Amino acid sequence: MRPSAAARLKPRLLSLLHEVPRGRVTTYGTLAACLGVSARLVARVMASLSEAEAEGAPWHRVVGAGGVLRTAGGRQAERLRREGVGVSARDRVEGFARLLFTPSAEG
DNA sequence: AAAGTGACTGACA
DNA sequence: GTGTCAGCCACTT
Repeated sequence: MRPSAAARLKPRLLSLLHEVPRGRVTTYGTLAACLGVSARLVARVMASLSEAEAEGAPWHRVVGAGGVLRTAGGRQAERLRREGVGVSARDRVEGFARLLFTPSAEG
């Protein structure tokens, strides 16, 4: 059977995610543009990651447009700060423009 | 089938 | 800076 678009996108997204170096961040829209899908779909895939997948991928380096953390729980800010990325109390990545990383389209 | 919802984004007031 | 709207796509009820 044909897997859903999200399931099809998952491995590709995870692969792209590994291109984001430690201490840098990227956005849903940026990844979406590289993959040729909508940012919404990228978000859906991220939200559907299993525990194991989340452990093996730097999902915390993906933030919303403008450097705003859109994740629930606040675990992302903790992980980012641990690798040197400053996050304000308002869930904003400090120096976002400077830290933004744009992976090259795979293929 | 229809409506509601969400780890999104860009534009506008 | 905040609030609202429209476009987006898959999943759930």
